[in-house]
Amino acid sequence: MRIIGHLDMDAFFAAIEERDNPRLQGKPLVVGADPKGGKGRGVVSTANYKAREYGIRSALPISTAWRLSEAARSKGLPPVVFLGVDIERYAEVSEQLMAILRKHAAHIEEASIDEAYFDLSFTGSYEQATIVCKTIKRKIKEQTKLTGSVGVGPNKLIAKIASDRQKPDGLTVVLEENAEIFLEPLPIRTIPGVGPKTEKRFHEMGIRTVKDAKNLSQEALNTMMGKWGLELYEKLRARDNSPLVEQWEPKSIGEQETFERDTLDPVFLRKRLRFLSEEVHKRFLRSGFKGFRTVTITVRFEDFVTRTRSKTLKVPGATLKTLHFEALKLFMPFLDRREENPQQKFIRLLGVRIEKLASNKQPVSS
DNA sequence: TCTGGGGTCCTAGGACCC
DNA sequence: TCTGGGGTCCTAGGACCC
Repeated sequence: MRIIGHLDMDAFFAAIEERDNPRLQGKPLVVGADPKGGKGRGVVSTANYKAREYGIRSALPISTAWRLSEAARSKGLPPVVFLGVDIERYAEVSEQLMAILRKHAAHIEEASIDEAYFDLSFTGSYEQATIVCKTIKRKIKEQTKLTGSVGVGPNKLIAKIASDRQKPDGLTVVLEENAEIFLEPLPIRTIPGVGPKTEKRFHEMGIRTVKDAKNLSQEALNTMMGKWGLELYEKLRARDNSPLVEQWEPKSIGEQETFERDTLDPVFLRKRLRFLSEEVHKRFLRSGFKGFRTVTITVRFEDFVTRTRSKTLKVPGATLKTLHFEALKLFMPFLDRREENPQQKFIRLLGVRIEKLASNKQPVSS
């Protein structure tokens, strides 16, 4: 019998900040981009539960969060405290969490900085698995002073959805024989992989819940969304045999930057492209990979239209010179009125990414 | 409201080869 | 003169996740 657990930490970034700074306790808190008095361009990474009462959520524009905070303040409520993201500190806490999981489960998959799947099949029963999960939650609380929510089910899909049912500090166990019924009343969007676009298409068809979607045949789902439709057909029925992925290698390394103001200043843009190339190259060197074959640049215009251009080299490259040269060649036509940007739209974001990473020592061009 | 930054995976057309 | 099918690679874009 397969039994899988999923740990999802509660308001992770915000919870760490609150833990480490007693003055923040009880206050609405947002970790994310600098709001700059309402003019900031980023988004909210994490809002604590108090800030969520103001309508602030992950991925909300930070300017909107600022506005919501101001609105609350005008009603006499405490204003939101805004903090920047300190990803290195959170990564340290993440390592502590993963270490705890590793002690109590046979295999674990680190799904993100604050999420992990763990295999509890060895316990032999849901009763025993539940006991292990309670132990894990207790150890996490003791050792990190943080809480997480745990889901348990017959596969990754059910465990993940279950972990989100009771938050914060929840434990939701879904037995294999109950899994299909458990999913049926849930909104279609609950299924991982169904995002805003797919949700909208379903809504237009009058489909809102998993149960509604089960009326669609394999054929219909396949026609609607290709290969993914067939996977979805299985997921709607609580079936998922995807394995835990314990080890994986990155497939690409990239950096991108949204500017404070949109620009077409060629000197500035070339400087930022150079900077991004350098940052990507530093990470490439640290990664241990020996070469890269594809260089991709991303250009986002003021109207949010986003273009990518890429070049795959015959022979892997490895130097900053190669990376920067290829990136610049791809970018130049965007500065030229006649080519990629005839209307001379201002540029909002620039990105550089390398792919087709080579780990062995193949011939490398300089 | 005005939309980050790090990624992954899939699709589709065209080039090219057999 | 008009005509295949399959496979792989490259490129660009799109949807999605945390």
